[in-house]
Amino acid sequence: MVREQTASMEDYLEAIANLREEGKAVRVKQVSQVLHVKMPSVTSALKKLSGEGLVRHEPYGYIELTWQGDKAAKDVVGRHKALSCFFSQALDIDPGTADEDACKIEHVISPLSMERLAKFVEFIGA
Amino acid sequence: MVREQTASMEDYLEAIANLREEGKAVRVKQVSQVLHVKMPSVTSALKKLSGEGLVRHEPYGYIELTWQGDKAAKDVVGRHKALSCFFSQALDIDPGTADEDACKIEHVISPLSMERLAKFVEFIGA
DNA sequence: ATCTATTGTTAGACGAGTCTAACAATATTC
DNA sequence: GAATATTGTTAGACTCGTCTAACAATAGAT
Repeated sequence: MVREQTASMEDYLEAIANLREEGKAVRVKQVSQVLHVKMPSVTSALKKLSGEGLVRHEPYGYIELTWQGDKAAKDVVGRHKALSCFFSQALDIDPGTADEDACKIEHVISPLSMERLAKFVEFIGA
Repeated sequence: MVREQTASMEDYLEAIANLREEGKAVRVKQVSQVLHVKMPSVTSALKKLSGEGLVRHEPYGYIELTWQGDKAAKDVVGRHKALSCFFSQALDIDPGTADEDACKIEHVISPLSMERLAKFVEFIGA
């Protein structure tokens, strides 16, 4: 059961997944830097995501995604990558802007359009 | 161009412009129906937009866009149309979903990506 | 081992945008 | 033209996500 998340919460999940992927320590501070928010915002988000069973976080400890959280995060990351690819490759947008657009649009695009766009990217990318 | 309005306020401007375009009476009630919000939300938004010189609205009267408001609204509507076209024509998405996606993405896409996408639509549409 | 710097948490304020409830103005009907 | 229905406004509560300020825990340095 993939619970629907707000744009902000998806951003937190994505940031945690990315930090983990890059082998960096996943801590409140790192997340706050990645998302350009203050640490209390992260603590607050973690509390919410913990309560929903998406994140594991002992106070003052490392941050981990649960199986559910990981699933949700992978979904967001997948959308992000496809969108980023679309903008940079199909529309020849610079990587920075492509990433910014992906970051915004990943939270609002419909599953159907996302799927079609991903196929489109795959098509032109191959 | 700097996006100076929030997504919500852009929605109000767009709704007003569209109602006007369709020759319908532009009143609080109509706007509330189009945007699926309650009337007090519209009143509140109008107060804000009036204060910024984008809208003219006498209490209990019709709603009009100022020159500035019209300019801003046309910009949003233009984005919406291009995006909607892209989804329906380029990705073969049904009109309803294409419209929904356009409605969301129009508020967050970068000017650069918007421009490229519009050109793309123009290219495949012509 | 203590002292300091860093990191993390709690508490509470704030802005944006929504809502409900109550009230006021306008329109409609008889 | 009075009664009623509709539309619009005001006031105030609520959610969400952010922030600052103050405090607490942990890590690092000496």
